[in-house]
Amino acid sequence: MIKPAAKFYDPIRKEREIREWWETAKIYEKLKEMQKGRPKWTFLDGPPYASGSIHLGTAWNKIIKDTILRYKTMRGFDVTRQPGWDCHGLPIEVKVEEKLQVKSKKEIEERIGVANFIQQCKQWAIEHVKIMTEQFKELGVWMDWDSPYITFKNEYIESAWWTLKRAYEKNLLKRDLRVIHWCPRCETALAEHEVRGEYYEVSDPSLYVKFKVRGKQNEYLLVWTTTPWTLPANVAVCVHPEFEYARVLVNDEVLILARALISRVFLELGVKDYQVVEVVKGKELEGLQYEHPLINEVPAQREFEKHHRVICGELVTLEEGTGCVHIAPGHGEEDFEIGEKYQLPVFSPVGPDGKFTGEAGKYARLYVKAADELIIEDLKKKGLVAKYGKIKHTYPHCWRCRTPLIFRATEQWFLTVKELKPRILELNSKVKWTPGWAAVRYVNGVESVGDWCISRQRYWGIPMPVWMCSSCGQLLVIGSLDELRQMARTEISEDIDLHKPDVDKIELRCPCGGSAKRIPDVLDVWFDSGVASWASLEHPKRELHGWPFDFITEGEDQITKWFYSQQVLSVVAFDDVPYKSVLMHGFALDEQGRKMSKSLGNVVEPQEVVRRYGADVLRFYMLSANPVWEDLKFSWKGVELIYKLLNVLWNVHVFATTYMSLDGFNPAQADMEKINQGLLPEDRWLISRINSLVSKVTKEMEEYNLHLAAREIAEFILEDLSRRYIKLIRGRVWIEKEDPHKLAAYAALYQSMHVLIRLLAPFMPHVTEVLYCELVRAVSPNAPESVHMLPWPTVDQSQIDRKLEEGMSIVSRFVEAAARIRQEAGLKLRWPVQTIVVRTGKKELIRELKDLFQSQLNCKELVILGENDKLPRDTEEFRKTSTEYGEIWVDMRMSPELKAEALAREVVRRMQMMRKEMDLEMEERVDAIVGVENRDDLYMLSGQQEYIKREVRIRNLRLCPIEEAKEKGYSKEWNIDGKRYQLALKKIG
RNA sequence: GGGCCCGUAGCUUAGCCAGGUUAGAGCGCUCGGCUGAUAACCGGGAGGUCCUGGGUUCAAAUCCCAGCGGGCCCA
Repeated sequence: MIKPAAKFYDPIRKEREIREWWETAKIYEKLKEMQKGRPKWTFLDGPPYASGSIHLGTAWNKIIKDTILRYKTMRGFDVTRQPGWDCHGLPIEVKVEEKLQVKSKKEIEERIGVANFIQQCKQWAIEHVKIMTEQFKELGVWMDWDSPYITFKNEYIESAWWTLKRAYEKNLLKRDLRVIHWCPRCETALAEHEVRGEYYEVSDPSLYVKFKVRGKQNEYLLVWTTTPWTLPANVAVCVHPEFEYARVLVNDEVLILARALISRVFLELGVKDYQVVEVVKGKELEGLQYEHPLINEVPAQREFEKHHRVICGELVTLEEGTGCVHIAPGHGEEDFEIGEKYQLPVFSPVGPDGKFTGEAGKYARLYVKAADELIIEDLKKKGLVAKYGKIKHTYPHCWRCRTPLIFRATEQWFLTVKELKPRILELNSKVKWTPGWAAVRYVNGVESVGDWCISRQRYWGIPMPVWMCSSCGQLLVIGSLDELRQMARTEISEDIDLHKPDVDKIELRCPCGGSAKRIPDVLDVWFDSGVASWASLEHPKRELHGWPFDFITEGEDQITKWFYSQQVLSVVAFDDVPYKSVLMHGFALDEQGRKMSKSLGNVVEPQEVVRRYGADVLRFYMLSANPVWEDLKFSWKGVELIYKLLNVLWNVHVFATTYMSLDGFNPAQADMEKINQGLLPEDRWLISRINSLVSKVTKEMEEYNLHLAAREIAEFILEDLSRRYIKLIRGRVWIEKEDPHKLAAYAALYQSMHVLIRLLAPFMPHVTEVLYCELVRAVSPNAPESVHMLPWPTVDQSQIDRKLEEGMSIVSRFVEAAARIRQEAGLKLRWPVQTIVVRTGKKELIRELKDLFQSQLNCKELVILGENDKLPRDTEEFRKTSTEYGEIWVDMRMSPELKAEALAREVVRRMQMMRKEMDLEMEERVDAIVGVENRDDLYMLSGQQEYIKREVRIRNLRLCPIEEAKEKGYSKEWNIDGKRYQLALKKIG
């Protein structure tokens, strides 16, 4: 049986109860069981980094996923829901270093021990995966939390090894000397995608240095740099071959710089008097030799003296500097590239720790940034500094420890992506991107990308499965643990952990008879996540079922990160793409559209929202606020609005269950024939609306327009159900008898609610479960246990009546217009009026709605005219207004009969308030006295006694002058239109 | 510097792709009303350089170009 619902909904408590019930009753497990045998729909979870706690963006990400997965499940698919965790890499290493108070790699190796360090990292990851899992569960996210894929497991590592071996076999793995970003604190190389978005504003030196031209008395190349510490590694100066360069006489010196930059540079240098002596093309300067400004301090430079000259390159711009660019191939990407062209030496006298090596002469052992001042001093002493100041500019930083990065020339391992590019782009056409322009961004990203540096000189990562023979130099790339066992010189224990330092101890047998040692590097973590689509399936050990995946969705920053790394490695491993469709989502920003950051103090924790309003509200808010692919500007007001929506939904539920239980309505045993006969136009309208809603919501879900689907549902709840339908049937359900129309209203309401909770279930999984339990399970114990086991509702086209829907809109428009007239005239809606006339071109559409139209207008007579019909006579005292559907006239005259009815309504309304205050049961009867001050009013009310008794559920009613209304039960004096009334109610028995 | 997206009332936004009513809502403000599901709700009012400037057109929030501001990505 349906029971009256709790008066108020407590989302926090209820949601917890529901989640506990899901666990104890094993609802999720049962659902998975039910799915077996259905068509597969495979989803791959982008593994969040096991950083410790989820933020709003992570929450949004999982909410989007969960909603789509729930929807697809209801659509009848066997959906895969394995979550993933990205566990390797620097962020965790940095956290563990903090915990152990480690400052350098040396300390890890000597004081802590690599084995211990790795163990701590693993422990850290395990703990934080656990914490984050709980946080995701609190959002109502259903995934296989007990069997996630985790990047540090042996099986996962083996998949990565296998992939790297494929790259090697395809000749895509190269070892090369290159200049790359290097973190001097973490002492490791960084890939270009790790530097993306990590440019921050810093203050650096702005130094103008004079490079003395060899063989000239007083001629100098004017060079600008923000990194004086790279000057010891300078080997050339570059000019643009096509730009014009000027020899400018300043005091007794001749300076060479780009002609276009003269005024800007001299303003900076504070030079006012100068004379342009000569103008030449950059090309003509090529080969001009100079004296290295630090030749004495850095004796190693003597070896490169023949290179100390002007070279030409397109990299020179007129945006900044002097047009003469100092080139240090060991410390700049572009410098390195042009250095290759001119066969310049790659001089990089800087160690992994960011300190100068012995090759840097005088500066040896100094940290590079710390050497800046000393270098400038030395230059000043020689009179080579034209100007030294500071400049604010953006400079790349380490994405974990925020140390400014340096460029360093080192030997690293690369995947030669450049060669794969055409194929990557070609295969990308198989992927369906939502929105379409995300694909444009992807293609742009791939086109501009270089080779992928995959080696890292760290500890907590997948060890590169590359061994090198110390005798013949042969590389042995291992693709699995079994292979490793076969090749190893010694026995490998059963429970080996495929991390450093254990794998480093294993030596392999080279075919030459020699012994091979592993190269010490680990893999870039983006390699880890890049193999997720098959590593999560433990391929190649197991078969690839459901690959490529049907669907993935992640934030826009992943376009050149996870989407990119996956597609690259998938082309390497399978010459295919790993998924069929991608939905890109935006970023969670603050209300002003700024990034949430601790320093701005504008961070909103998802837990905070959940604690205040519940997970359903957070979910619905995030899904309805905007399209998934746009950035979400988080607004507390927006959240509160959804909380109100939830409240209205609950109130509808309270209304439904209250009356249905009063009348013992049982939808499972209802007489359908009787119900169909009792259906009124508004009932058919509601059923038409809910079917239209199913159709619209389904269409939007299929296109990932989650926001439009959510908004349609919200509008139905607020407009159609709460504002309109319940208002219309209120009178019907108040009737105290078996009434076919009442039954029909229950049936229509029940049917709509049943459909509504299914549409809403993917968005608000908790409250819909409560509604389902109290509304459906209460009467049909054999129905599926959980709302999430139900199929998605289907549209019954035969129940959609567009003309009826339009007719109702017209009626509403006119009712609103009438209310406007009444308000202007001071006629309360509670007071009936005699006649209302409506003239419209849509007469046909509202003909069958006349009864409900009239009752909403609260008039005795309703005249509906066609467009060309004439107005009846006697409408001089009517007031008129217009709507988009036609005009409406309201009779302003109040007859004594109407006044009596109006008065009766005023009395009834006050007595209803008193009933409420007395906390009476809804159907409970009372005795009542109405004491009236005014004789005329007393007379008028005497004709309304039956109406009053019916509406207030009165057994005995006594009307009398106010002085005779002796206190009886609950009594209260009222003022109605300036006259005193004494109203008294008394409980019976 | 380049690519992509966003910019509409104090706030959150619909409309823009396929140009054509008086730019439509909600929140907030304000005045009035309704209420035995409602902690709700309804009606009136105030509040808009549709980011700016050009262009196309009979007609531009909508299409095109340039710029400004914000976001993401790249350099």
